[in-house]
Amino acid sequence: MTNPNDFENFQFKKNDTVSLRQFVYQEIREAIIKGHLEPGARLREVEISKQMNVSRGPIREAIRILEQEGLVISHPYRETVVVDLSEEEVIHLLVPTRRNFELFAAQKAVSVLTGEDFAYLDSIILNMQEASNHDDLDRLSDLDLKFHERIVERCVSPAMFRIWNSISGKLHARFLIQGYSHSSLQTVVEEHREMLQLIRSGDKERIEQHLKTHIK
Amino acid sequence: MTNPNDFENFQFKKNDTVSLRQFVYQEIREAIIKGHLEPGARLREVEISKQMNVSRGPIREAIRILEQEGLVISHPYRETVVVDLSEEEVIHLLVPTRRNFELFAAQKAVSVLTGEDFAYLDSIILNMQEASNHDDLDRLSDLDLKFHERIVERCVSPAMFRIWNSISGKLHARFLIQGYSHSSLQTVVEEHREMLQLIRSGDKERIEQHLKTHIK
DNA sequence: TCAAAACATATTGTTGACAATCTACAATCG
DNA sequence: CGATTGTAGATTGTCAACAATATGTTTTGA
Repeated sequence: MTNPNDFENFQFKKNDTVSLRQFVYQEIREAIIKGHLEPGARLREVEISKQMNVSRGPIREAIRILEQEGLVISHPYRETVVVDLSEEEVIHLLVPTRRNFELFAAQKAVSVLTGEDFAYLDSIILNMQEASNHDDLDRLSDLDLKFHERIVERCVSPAMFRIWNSISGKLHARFLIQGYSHSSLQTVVEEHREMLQLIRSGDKERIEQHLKTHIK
Repeated sequence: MTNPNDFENFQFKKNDTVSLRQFVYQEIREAIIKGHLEPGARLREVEISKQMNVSRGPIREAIRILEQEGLVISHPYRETVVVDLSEEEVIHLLVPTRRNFELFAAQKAVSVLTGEDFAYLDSIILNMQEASNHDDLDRLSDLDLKFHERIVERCVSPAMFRIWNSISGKLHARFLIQGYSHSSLQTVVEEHREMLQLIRSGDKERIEQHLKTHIK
């Protein structure tokens, strides 16, 4: 910083402060998805209000989002609790639906992903490899989510992204609680590596095939 | 009502008064789905507040639900508008996803629907026939929605029902604006009649076939 | 004793006032 | 002029007080 010209390039940090309801929503959602709030756990507005030092307004708005997202259910004038999903619905509804989205997104990805996107996805795969080496299931699961999140977010409208998010969130919560049934973590890493390779190659046919065989 | 015994059977109407946010949510949603609010239309909280004579609190909560549902999009401190969906997403995402749900629901329906449900569905089909005879597209479309709504609601968890609702709502809005592309309204009625018949018969194989051929 | 009514408490639902932010436009300064 | 800075109005975000409702407990009365 001795050269005065360096000041030309100086930039202030972008203000990432979001609305309180966004903050509250993210906090509660993460707690549910990471299993800190288990199915059946009760959410009390005033309790959250005190803990987060936020009035009930934003908290109620966040709860409405979570409810529509299907992570939480409210009983009027009584209580709101974290939902529990049936095995059957997870397998026969959530999984196929999620695959629809990822198939659609992966095919679009061929023409919409930029170099920046690929760099990001590459770095995720590197991290996945490391997580796999350390048998770090939590981290691998988190990276898996981020990988698909990036692709879907870039290839789909905000409205559709919300739906994908609500589906993948529920699946994520489920698998973290139950534990992966994968034969090996290494397989997960490999599958993602192949997927990304296929998108780069632009072969939409093989993308479809790949997604249909690796049902997870 | 001359016979005193008739009073034995008297029942007061169930209090359907729901929360204000529910009311506001339903009103806005219907306006969007029925095309009274077109894509791009702006939703102003104070304006709605005055029109409905409700404070902004419940209105904001309703908007959060609609946003998560994907019917509306909010730009912080700026505005919230009715969303517009791309043709591509409707065809390649919404339609297949909706079919997933209805396939799952129809198969479960075989073992969960009661006589009361069938009576309700029968009556819908009767009304559909009438709407078809009168070329009443709006009404037919409405009945179509109610038909599937009943089946899905009975066969799926509340959390999943919300997702189905958000998908079918968007499709409904879309088709009402664009107009049906069906060759004939009568076909729609017939397809629903057959579907119901198949559920009654309990033949899950043919249910799957039927849904896969009638893609609409 | 026991069923029904009254009450107490906890919690969610609603409201109106105030704060923060965005946009567009006017004022300022080179 | 042209670009930047200030200002005004509209709109959304947040808050704290109050209202309504559900549930469990106590009281009442036959």
